[in-house]
This record gives sequence, C-alpha cells and structure tokens, in this order.
Amino acid sequence: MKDRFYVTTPIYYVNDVPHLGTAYTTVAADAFARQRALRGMATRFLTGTDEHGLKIDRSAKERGQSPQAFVDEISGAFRSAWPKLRCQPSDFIRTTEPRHKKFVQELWSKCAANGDIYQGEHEGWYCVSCEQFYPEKDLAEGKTCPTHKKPVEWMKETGYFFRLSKYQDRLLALYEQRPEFVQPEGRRNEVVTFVKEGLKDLSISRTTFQWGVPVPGDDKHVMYVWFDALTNYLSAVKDSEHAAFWPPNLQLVGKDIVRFHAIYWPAFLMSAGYGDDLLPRTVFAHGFLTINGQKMGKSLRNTVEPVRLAEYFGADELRYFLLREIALGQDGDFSHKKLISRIRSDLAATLGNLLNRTLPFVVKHFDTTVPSPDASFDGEREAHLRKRFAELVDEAKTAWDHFEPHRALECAIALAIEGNGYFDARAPWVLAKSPERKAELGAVIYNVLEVLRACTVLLWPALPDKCDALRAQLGLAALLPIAGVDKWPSEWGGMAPGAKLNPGGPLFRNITKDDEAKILADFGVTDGETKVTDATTAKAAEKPNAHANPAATPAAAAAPAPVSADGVAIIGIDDFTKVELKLGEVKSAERVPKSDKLLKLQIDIGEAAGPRQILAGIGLAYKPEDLVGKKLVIIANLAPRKMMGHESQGMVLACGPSESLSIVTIEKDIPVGTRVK
RNA sequence: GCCGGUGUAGCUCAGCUGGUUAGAGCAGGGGAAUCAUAAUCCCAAGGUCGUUGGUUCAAGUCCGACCGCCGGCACCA
Repeated sequence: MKDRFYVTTPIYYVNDVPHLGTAYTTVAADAFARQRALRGMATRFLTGTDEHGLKIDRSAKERGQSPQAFVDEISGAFRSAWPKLRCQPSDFIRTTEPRHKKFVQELWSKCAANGDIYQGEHEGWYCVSCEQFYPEKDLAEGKTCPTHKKPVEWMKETGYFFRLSKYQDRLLALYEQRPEFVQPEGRRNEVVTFVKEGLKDLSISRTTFQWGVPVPGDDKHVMYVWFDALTNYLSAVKDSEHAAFWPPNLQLVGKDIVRFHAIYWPAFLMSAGYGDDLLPRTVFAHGFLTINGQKMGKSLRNTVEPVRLAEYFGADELRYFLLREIALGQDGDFSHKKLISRIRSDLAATLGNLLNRTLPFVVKHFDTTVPSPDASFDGEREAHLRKRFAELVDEAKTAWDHFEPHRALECAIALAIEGNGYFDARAPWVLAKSPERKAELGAVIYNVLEVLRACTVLLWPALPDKCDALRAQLGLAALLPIAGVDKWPSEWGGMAPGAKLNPGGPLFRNITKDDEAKILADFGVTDGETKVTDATTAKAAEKPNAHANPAATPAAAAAPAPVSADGVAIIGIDDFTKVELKLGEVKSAERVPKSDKLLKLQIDIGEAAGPRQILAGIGLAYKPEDLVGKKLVIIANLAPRKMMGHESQGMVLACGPSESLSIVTIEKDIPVGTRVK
C-alpha cells in the first residue's frame, strides 16, 4: 500500500463551467499525484463530473436539450479544461456512465442487504411546479415556492432512508483512532462535534425526478445525489484493473463538503462491509478563494476564468501561484498583482535568472558541456551549499507528505536563492578572467548546475512543462516518473560531466512595471481591486467546488426523520384562545450584536411591570430607530426563550420574506395592552 | 449563546514539547557587484509578539479573564 497513491477531487456538478475554485482543487490534486509519482509510487488521480439531479434535468429542458446531451456538453468542458492547466487525471468519471451506475446500485444493494436502508415517509413542503420539497426556511412569503411563488403543499412521499444513526459510534471511533482521517485539524474537530451531537437518518431517494440512478428493484425512485456522487471514487477503480489502488490516500474537497466526505461517505462504506482499513486514508479540506479580496461571485469569476489566466500567464505559472501562495487548508486570495509578483520574483528573477546567468559560462568556457566537479576547490561556501541542499530537499519532501505544497515550493525556491548567493560569492566572472583558474571555474559552475537540476525535480509537481524545458537546457531528459524509482533528489552530483547542454531563451517572461499596468488594465483590475458592478450580488458566497448540489444542501440532504411533523391542522376556537395576542408599542429597539436579523425590542403592553423585552428576527426589514413608537401585535403568553444570549418574553407577529417583511399592526388608535382577537 | 481556531515587522506568514540579541519572503531604505530578462548579492532599519492578570529562575511559547477577527453549531417564537 505504501507504494501506491490514489488521489481524488470531488466530481464537479455540471450546472456550472470550470472556474478558479474547481481549478484550484484539480491543480492541487494533480500536483500531489505528480509529486508522489516522482517518489516512485504508482499513482492514480481521479476527477470527473456529477451529472444527475433535478437541477440538471431542468437546465437541459430550458435549453431544449435532452439531459444527456446537456451533461455531455458541460462534462466535456471540464474534461478539456484540465489539460490546459497541465492537469493529467488518470481517469475521468461521469456519474452517467454505465460503470458508475452499475456500481452504485451494487453498493446500494449491499447496504440494503445489511439492513441499513429502509422505506419511510418523507414529508414536507412541496412545490408541484418544481416537483421538489423545500425546507420551511427556504419558502417565500406565505408558504409559497421561492422560484414559482405558488403555494406549496404539505406532501408525504414514500422514500428510502439510510440508517446513518447506526454508525455514529463507529465514526467517532474512526476519528479517534485515525486523526489523520479528516484534515486540517480544525475541520476534524468540527466533524467530531457534529457527529457527537447526533446523526439523523438520511433520505437517499427521490421520486420527484427521474434523472438519476434508479433504486434497485424499485425504479420509481432514483438515488439522491450524495449516495450517487460519493460512490464515484469507488466505482472508478473497484471493478477494474486498478482495484488495488483502493482506498484513496487523499481525497481533496472544499471545506463546504467535508461533512459529506467525512461522515456520510465512510458510513456508506462501513454499511457496505468495508473495514476500517478499506476506508479512505485522508479527507483533506482546502479553503476558499477570494478574488482580489472579494468573495467569488459569478461576475468576479469571469475575470479569473482559469483557462484564460493559463493562456495569458502560462499554465505552469498559474499552478505555481495557486500552490505557493495559498496554504492548502486555509482560505486564500487570488489577485493578478500577487500572481505577477510571484512570477517576477520567484520564477523569473530567482530561478530563471540563475539558469540564465550560468549558461554563458558553460558556452564560453566549456564548449556548452557540463564541466567537471572538483572537490579540491571545496571550501566553506561549498559545504554550506551542500548542507542547504540536503536540508531543503528533505524539508520539501516532508512538506508534501504533510499536505503543505506551499512550504514544499518555498523550499525549492529557497534552494535557487542559495544558488544565487553561492554564485555571487564565488563570482565566476572573476574566475573566468584567469585562464589558470579554469578548473575552479568549472567546479563552481558544476555546483550551480547541480542546484538547478535539483530545482527541476522539486518544482516539477507545480511546474511540469517549465521544469522539463529547464532540464532540456541543462541537457537532461524530461522527467518521467517510474513506479518503483524514487527520483526525488537525494544525492548530490547528478549532472554528468561532459554532457552537452542546450541553452535556450529565458524560461519566464519578465513582467516589467509597464507590462503590469497594461495587464491589470486588460483584466479590468484597478488599484488591486477588480471592478465589480454588482459587488453586492457577489456577496452571496460562491463555493469553489461545484459538487454541492443546491438541492442537496446540508439542510435538505439531512432530511427529517420519517416521523410526523406539524402539518396544517384544523383547530377549534379554544385552541386559538390559548394564544394571548396583545397590542404593544415599541419603546426602544436595538440590534443584537453579531446577528443579522435579530432586534431586541422593549415593548409596552400596558403591564404595570413595564415594557417587555422581546426579540424579533426582523432586522433585515426594519431599522431599530424606525420601529420606536410603532404599534404592533405580539404574543404575550409565549414561554420566555433565550436567543443569542438574550431573553425574549414573547413574539412579534410579522409576515413576508425576511428582507421585506412587515410587522402586523392596526389601523385605528387603540390603547396598548388591548387583547387582539 | 455554545464549541473550535486565531491575533507576531507596512503586507503575507514561520516560530516544535517554555530557555542566548523574536525569524523569512514581499514592499520601502542604503550599499556591492556587473555573469544575467535593471535580474542578483549584502547590510541596516522596522515588532510593548491583541490587552491584562498569573505560574516559573525564565513565556510570543503554559494558565485565567477580556477585546478583535474567522469558522462550526444553535437561534432568528
């Protein structure tokens, strides 16, 4: 197992084209695959597309296409995008492929055979037009569908449920025994907390649409997205000649979908009979990207369309930036300025220049061949260089092992900086003036070439083409990982004296200040800020991973247990009179800190004890100062309740969507404290 | 409100199990060099290590409280 490495990205939901967020995940996965391959591991890198669900079905219809034609097109856009970023997945799986569907059904049957799938009733608010259930909080004004504005109905539907609750203890044991299972640590803690709070069974089928994998033996139902989608990691290898790659060593996911990968996914596998040693090794959650400091809304995404960036700046340059600038697992910011700065200082000035200043000596004094090393010229400088070489090569390796590409790449550039320092200290241009010192010159140049050689390996996971181009100039073959052969530089002295070099042009474009201004203008960036006309709409958090089906947000996917909820029951007058509604007047109002909606109101309802403190979630529609003096209707006999640390002694009546709701008031002047009935 | 994280030079961040003058990169300042895409190298400067108590011979590093920011959960009756 140690010699194999299987890395996955989420499969991307085809309701959107590839953007920088998906590119980030894919590039990172590709870099890990390349790095492990260089170390001699047999590697497998899987990505693909998630193609089922109501939303796809509907999008296809809107475009007058069959769902299959629609997903073929978008999936193709993903498949063709990755090579443009020099990503080389070893497989690309689509959930609409027979190999996948067959496998999901098998997995389902195994879970069912183990008694973990049962039929139950799923009920909730249902929009006939959408053919979809909505959680209560997503409903628009007056219990209507958020898209159609038509009244929703309380519906019951028979569906299948997965006995997630059964796996709570086993999951907790897994997190306990294998702390590396969810990373970074912060995410792990969140997962553990979530599971400890109790797991509800999961609704895993739908009859409201057909575009999905049919439930075995009951094809009125299709599987709900997460059961279908998560299984891709398994179906891509299990029944193939690559079965030995199971389980995945690294599953890269965005932080928004950790829960599905760290809780539901292992539970499905456990249910299907997979032992702990056959569960994924590590689910690693990376952070989100902002664009020039702003959340990645759709309009912002367009300005950083990854293929365009790659074509403009170079795929390798973009990859390097994403991996070097941002700590995997932390949120990061993409900005054109920072990208340019990285290219300029790390790549062109440090690495490119080291090559560029070395080659003329090789050409002029050594007939464009590698000069001979000569230990007799070794001094303090050389000792230092060797020491740093060994340290940095080792640190870089460790960093990759710890899922820290940014540190690994920092080490690689640090080695190039050491090379430049050594170059200056030994001043080959001075040595070159004395013909009798030619052997010493050769020894110095050899050492520099050796540093460059090591750099091409250390940087290859991020910069495959550039490193191969650099190697070509050094007269070295392009790197070709071979299983069982560790090519990570461990030994000093890989350059062969006498070998021919092939000096070429500069590897990296030098971006001057003038160029920079022009580039920023091309991309519509001013003062480091992308122009956004609709910055407020961009506020809606966009997720870098398209995997999360909007219809499968945590609230929806963690469906209510199949027990009855409150429907719209008929009540008698006596039930109504239990509710004491009173007219009140707002005496003062203030926002509750850290809450968007909650206002703390002091409301006079004619009680001798003075005004009541009541909290109301109306802060989006009303400013506190506008409420003072207003009369409104409250429920006076509601049990007091604490919200966000403040006690509420009643409830304010209001209706409408939260941004524009209206409080319930009266139209004649009636004294406060009067009962409303 | 509960839980977790975090707050270190202008910016982005390192600082492991507490121990000499708190580090790096970038930006800015000075200098050297001139092999190289005006790229490189060196030097100096720059920090009350969020605030405040405490433990200790010794704390950025441990403990308490508070403040700020971020995240998860809950809540929005």
